[in-house]
Amino acid sequence: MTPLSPLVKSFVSHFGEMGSRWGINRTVGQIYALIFVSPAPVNADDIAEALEFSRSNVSMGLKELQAWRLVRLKHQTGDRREYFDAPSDAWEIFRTLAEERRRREIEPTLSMLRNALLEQPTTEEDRIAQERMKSMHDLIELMTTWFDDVQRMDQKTLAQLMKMGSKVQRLLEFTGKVGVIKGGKA
Amino acid sequence: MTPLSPLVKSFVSHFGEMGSRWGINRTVGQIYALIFVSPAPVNADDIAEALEFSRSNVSMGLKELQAWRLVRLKHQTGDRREYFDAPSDAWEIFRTLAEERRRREIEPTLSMLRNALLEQPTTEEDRIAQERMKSMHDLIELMTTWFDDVQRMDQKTLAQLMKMGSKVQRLLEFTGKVGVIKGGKA
DNA sequence: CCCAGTTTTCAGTAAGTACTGAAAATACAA
DNA sequence: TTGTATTTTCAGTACTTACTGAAAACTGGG
Repeated sequence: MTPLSPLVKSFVSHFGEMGSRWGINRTVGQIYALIFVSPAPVNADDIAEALEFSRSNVSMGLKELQAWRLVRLKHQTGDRREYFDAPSDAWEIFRTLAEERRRREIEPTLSMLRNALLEQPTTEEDRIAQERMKSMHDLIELMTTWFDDVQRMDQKTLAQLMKMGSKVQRLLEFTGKVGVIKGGKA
Repeated sequence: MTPLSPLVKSFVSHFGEMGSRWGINRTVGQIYALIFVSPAPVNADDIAEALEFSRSNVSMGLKELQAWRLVRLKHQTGDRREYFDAPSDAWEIFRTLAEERRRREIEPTLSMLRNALLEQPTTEEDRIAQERMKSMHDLIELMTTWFDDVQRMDQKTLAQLMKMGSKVQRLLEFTGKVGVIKGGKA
């Protein structure tokens, strides 16, 4: 692999920094960024060379990226090494990230909150604490349910909706008057 | 401050764990959780005692929470110590978090991407890299613009919209036919 | 089966972050 | 202003996480 161009270098190092602000570490962020901008699938040695990481560090990084389902394993015919690439569609990446974070962070939080809400509060303090946990629980649940719904929409509609932004409000007001679509959940 | 009830304890320690998966450290997560569920504003000594952290650690944690605008500084009349509380409205918290992450992570990323896109690519590799950066840039921009818009909507409309979920799609189709609302941006 | 190429694991170490106690700074009452 | 209560800072240390090289474990061809 030829040395990284300045363009790619700055992208890669930015993602390294960003990675460390999220749960993902710097190395993993850089590896991902490199795979993302590479025109063709790359193997572990390419990555180790380009980023000057040890081979084993790359191996661990790739393992983590696979656990996040952010990279795909490919095989080139006639080459035993493993090659990796990433979806180049940003929407798909976003969806994957959202799903994984949900599974790892949101669901455990919801389940902790649900447990907490089952307890009978014995003090006024606990009653108030539960009240706040309830509102947090409800918001998280509303948002995830909505996200599930929206994720099922086709991309075109989604883009249309997003571009519309707050003008949806007018649409809703109109709907309320005319009564086109009624009721809550499907 | 009385020792923490089991209910509060489990909430607090869960947020400690979660905090460390985000950029925020365990201590800061726990401090925030404690403030969030406390019925009245608490001071640094209360926190240090309840969580068994050193006073200086609490001081640093509070400083960080203030930098994130997640806690509010209050003064009790006749007491020189500083007391902190947190908004109990989960929406407000979410909005604050989103704004801060945006300022700290999204905006720098967008600006890095914009810079990268100004370069004239000299190789085919760079051309492709830029193409991918462009799609990432566009998605981030679409989402943040949308989020700005939505944030301006009143909470009732927002809740209505979210509960409606994917049924908005039908609404959009209908609108398309009837032609109620046209055009892109406001 | 064995061998060469490749990936993974893991103990040891390096690097980075968090935490503490003591000292300094600040804030206010008298 | 001085004294006291309170908060902040910071150097040192403890703890955690990341990274490496070497060895082990795979993998597929012959």
